[in-house]
Amino acid sequence: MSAYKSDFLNTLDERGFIHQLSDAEGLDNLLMKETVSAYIGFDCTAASLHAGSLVQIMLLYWLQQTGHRPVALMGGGTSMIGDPSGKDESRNMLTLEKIESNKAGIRKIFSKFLKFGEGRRDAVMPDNADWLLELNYVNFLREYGRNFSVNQMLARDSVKNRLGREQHLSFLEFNYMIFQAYDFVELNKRYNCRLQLGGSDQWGNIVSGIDLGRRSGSDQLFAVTTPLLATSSGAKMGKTADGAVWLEKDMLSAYDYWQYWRNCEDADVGRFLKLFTPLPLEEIIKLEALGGAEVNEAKKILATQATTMVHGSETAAKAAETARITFEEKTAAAALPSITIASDQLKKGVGLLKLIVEAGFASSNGEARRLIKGGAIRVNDISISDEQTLVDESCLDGDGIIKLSMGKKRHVLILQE
RNA sequence: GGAGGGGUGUCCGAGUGGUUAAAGGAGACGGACUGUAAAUCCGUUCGCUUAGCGUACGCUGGUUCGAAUCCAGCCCCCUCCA
Repeated sequence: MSAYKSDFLNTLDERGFIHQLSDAEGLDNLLMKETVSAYIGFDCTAASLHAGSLVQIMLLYWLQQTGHRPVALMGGGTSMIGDPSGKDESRNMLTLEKIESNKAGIRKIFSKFLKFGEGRRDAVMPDNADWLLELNYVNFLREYGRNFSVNQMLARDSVKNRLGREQHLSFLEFNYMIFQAYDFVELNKRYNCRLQLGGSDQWGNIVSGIDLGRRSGSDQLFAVTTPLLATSSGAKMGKTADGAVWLEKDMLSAYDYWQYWRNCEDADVGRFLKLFTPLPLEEIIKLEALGGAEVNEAKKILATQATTMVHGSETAAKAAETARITFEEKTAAAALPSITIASDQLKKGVGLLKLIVEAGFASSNGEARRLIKGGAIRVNDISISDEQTLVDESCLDGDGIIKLSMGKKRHVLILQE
């Protein structure tokens, strides 16, 4: 019944990870025969990864789970050039220290999903700066340059589209595929890497690497790409109003992370359970079958499981409980985010506008005013329409807490200092 | 170096002397409806001490009662040619 022989490809296939793959049969055989090292390249321009990278992370997770070795390649070398596709924003060249600290942050995330170490199947995290930075242009051209066919490079979709629309394409960008191809070959040499995984937009670059490998005498290399992920209504994964859905709790609280998954669209639940949780397929199929309001149960499981992957089961359970108290009992859960106000200030009364800004609901008083006008703001669940309102001690409830809410979903507790 | 096109709010994009804090769209947020969903409808979307004030259409100066809009210089981006 299974399409493949190897656990890895079967898992990927069943869970909807596969978009394209090169030489499926050859790869399948290789995976059956030996422990395969496979890599994915990650940018290290930020101190953490966000939900947009989660598919790739899960790919490495399953790779290791099915008995192979993940190689998480840091794009330290390419980060130093900066992303050329970013419009007219100045390319902020990252300092070496910044890149190093970013790498440390990213490694922390990876270590939640992967086991690092020296063993045969233990993950490694090399940095392409190690070989890209010391490249000598002439030597590189002599050794590898002749293996690149400009004709083929021009035929790649990414290039063809740009040229076809008469858009500018800098030499720097043109070289990205060369670097990425070279990375693959280099990783093959250094780590015996045979497989590159990536998003479907990476297909061209990956295939370039396979070509270069063949021409320069590497082992046969393979490619697997994942479908480009969006929500059912077409939004990009991992982005919300407040920015990216970070996988680091200092950048996005576990509660908010849980909420992100809890609030996914109905149509996405099954797909997301398969992609982002390790739950067995049979269980997912059962959850998928839930209809109507019952999908909410599936969403809760998705949220808790996905949060567990990143923040651990205890933290995830706490986030789930906080959500339950807040939304199902509609009371103030102690674990909600909070701010503190000095008690003498509270005695005098604090302007509501200020509190709204302080709670992070608005970035300016003007925005806070608009929220009040729109009826979004509640203090202790009582809707407030007067922007001059002062919040003082009389608002404290029995536990000495004031609950400030914006909209139906966002709550912050105000505590007395 | 030459010729041409362009730089407007979070993004796309209209506006070519005054009723322009700047059409329209997207996105986002809020409200209604629901199930903490989607779709739909309504509202909001520079800041402030908000019947007002301040700042804002690449930068700097100028013309004018009045400039995103006209003029000069500069910077940047793109296309074609050398």
